[in-house]
Amino acid sequence: MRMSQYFLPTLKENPAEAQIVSHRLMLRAGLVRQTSAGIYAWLPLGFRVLKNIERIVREEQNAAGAQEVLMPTIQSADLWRESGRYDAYGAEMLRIKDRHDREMLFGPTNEEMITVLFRDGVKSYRDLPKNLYHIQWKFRDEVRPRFGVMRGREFLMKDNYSFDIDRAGAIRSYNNMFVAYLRTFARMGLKAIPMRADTGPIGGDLSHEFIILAETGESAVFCHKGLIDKDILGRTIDYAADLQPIVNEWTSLYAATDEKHDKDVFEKIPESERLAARGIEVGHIFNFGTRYSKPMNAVVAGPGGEQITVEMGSYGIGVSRLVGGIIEASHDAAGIVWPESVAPFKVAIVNLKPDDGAVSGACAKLYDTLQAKRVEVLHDDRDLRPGAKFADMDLIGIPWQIIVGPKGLAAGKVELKNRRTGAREELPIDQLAQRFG
RNA sequence: CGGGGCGUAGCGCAGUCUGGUAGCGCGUCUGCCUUGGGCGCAGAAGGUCGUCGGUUCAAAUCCGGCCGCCCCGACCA
Repeated sequence: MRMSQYFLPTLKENPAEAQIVSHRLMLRAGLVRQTSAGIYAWLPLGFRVLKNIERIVREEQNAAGAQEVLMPTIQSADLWRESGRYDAYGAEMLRIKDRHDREMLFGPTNEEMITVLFRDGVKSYRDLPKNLYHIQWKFRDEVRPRFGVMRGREFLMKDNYSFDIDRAGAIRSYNNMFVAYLRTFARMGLKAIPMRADTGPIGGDLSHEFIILAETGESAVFCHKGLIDKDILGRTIDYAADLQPIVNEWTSLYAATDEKHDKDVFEKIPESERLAARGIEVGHIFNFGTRYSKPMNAVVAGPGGEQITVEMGSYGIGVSRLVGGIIEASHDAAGIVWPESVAPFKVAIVNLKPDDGAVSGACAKLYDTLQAKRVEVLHDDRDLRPGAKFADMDLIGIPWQIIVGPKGLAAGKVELKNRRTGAREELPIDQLAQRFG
């Protein structure tokens, strides 16, 4: 993409409404614009990040055996009366009426709808287990939206639902998602720590929140430092095998949010191994047994023809929240520092002198070469002073900056700068393309 | 939902107390200059002062209603 043609409205000053760093940077870097309290429009740069996060989530869900569907945002109130949640859910649910005065709602979650889809489509234990997910916009009419996309009213969430014949199967499904979540967040460059959690209004008895550490996190968290350095990506995962040992490995060390915190247990950890910090919840997994299948009659025929109520679990990842969460975890004084896996572009070419034919020619050639290699590249071909370009480029956080100026070019060289470390190296221009793609 | 605050140009703000020509910085546009970290000079555009009503010769300013947004707390992917 050529920056001179890109819709990328960056801001020099902090908008007054934004208090936390991720919100400020998302507005300043032209990722989003607020349209109402807790509701945001995604601009091209932000949308690319959102899609990258979505892609990683999707790849890991598919690898773990979940199947993607897409359910609507608008649901019928009757569906929720069946589970008994229509009245219970309260003011957080946005209720609307259609032209025929039918009661509808903008879905805050999809347990009811998926249970109906499952119930109508699966009749035998032979068809289990099933795990269905979708990535869809949700609306929860929060009393007080804040922190930009981290606590919006409209948000993009991956939610999925597992159906098993018995509790042992349900726990296998739970463990699969537990490991898939570890991988998903690790691939985004995040240290997400699973913490034992309350199940809240969704119900059930087994639940973990996945929390990333950040100073601006909403909840206080306490854990064993050993969890920070655990690595999941270096391992080969076989989702058909029993993943309980891996789950145990992560859950054997102490980790709790303040609501589940046990001070006595925590203080038995050697002081040098204790970590008390703040965190942002980016995922939450639940096993809730027959909480929905029972009232909604989601049953299958067992081997002896008997009717068995299925065991369910649900699993959520806040996709839009992650954009803010990643920024909270990865920024510096100059702006955002995107991990490569979610960066809107992998490489940026900074043309320091657009009206110099040699410089512009070299930039254009480099751009074409990288494009041909399918490297996502942003070319700053704008007619601006170098300082303004450097400032913008650092602000939007592209991982690699290729800086092309007349002095270096005279010697056949360009500069490659790493956004995260600030490290620069001079390279012959014809060797550059092979560094990428 | 309890408490607090704010709405004036695209962004950040002053002006409101004490009614009388709507202002500053940044950004934008034009020209010149400059070109390795938001450079300089000159000129220009851009605002029914959130909205509705009231008081007044006169309202951004005083009074009332409404709407919107933000912060702290309780609640939440």
